[in-house]
Amino acid sequence: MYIQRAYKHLAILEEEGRLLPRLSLLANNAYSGKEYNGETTDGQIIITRHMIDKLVVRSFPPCMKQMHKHLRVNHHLKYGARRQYGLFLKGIGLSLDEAMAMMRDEFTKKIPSDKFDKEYGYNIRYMYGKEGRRVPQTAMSCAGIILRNPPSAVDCHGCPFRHCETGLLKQKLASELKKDQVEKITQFAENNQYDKACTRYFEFTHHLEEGGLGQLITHPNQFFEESQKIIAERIAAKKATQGGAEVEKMDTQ
RNA sequence: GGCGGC
DNA sequence: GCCGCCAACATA
Ligand code: SF4
Repeated sequence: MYIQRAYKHLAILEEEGRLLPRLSLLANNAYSGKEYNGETTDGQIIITRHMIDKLVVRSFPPCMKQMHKHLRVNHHLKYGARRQYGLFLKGIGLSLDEAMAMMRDEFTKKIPSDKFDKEYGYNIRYMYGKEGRRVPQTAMSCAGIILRNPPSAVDCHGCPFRHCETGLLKQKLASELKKDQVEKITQFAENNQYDKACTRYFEFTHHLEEGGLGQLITHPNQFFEESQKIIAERIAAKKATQGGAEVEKMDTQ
């Protein structure tokens, strides 16, 4: 029964990791049809739009969680978010087709599909380098997100640590963190140390010690990559000890 | 969103 | 009203 328990935890963990399909099962030919212009690390697994909702929970930074939620709730994203979130998704490996489908599935709940591709199709293809100059766009860094194109009152893009009133920020963080953790983070935010605020957020949500990440978060995609790396490591550790007594004690959250 | 074309 | 084109930059 220890073993059974271990397998259950493992299953949950794997759902959060994107390395679900065995690498060995995906020969290089699995990538046919897709194009990688250097920014996508090799060896990574293809991400589909159906995996996003799971990945958001553990591996997306606050800014992206914000926009993803808005997308699911309002079935729409304003220009700024479409770009910031769209490029981030592209950065984590979501293909053009998947991104296009994901947005259409959602937007199309409020507008006719023909209006969708007339209104948003071009820009999405453009981000993937399929229009105009045909150069794939790269995601914005925290600095870029914080410095340029500030969100207006109705926008949902930007950086929560920088663009949310501390009241709202605390409220948002409260749903996934302890009170004292929320305080520490908002303290950094109020002190305009957004990178530290985000790094602490990462450490707390990944159950690391403060400073345990060993680096500052300066890019949303870095946040994602580091998160996936940790989850992968824990899956590996789990497999190595599964069946053993250690498994029971291990907190995989 | 901005710029541009009719 | 119809349409095209652009911006970015962590990173082992
Ligand atoms: S710090 Fe960078 S990653 Fe963290 S929320 Fe703000 S923008 Fe997103």
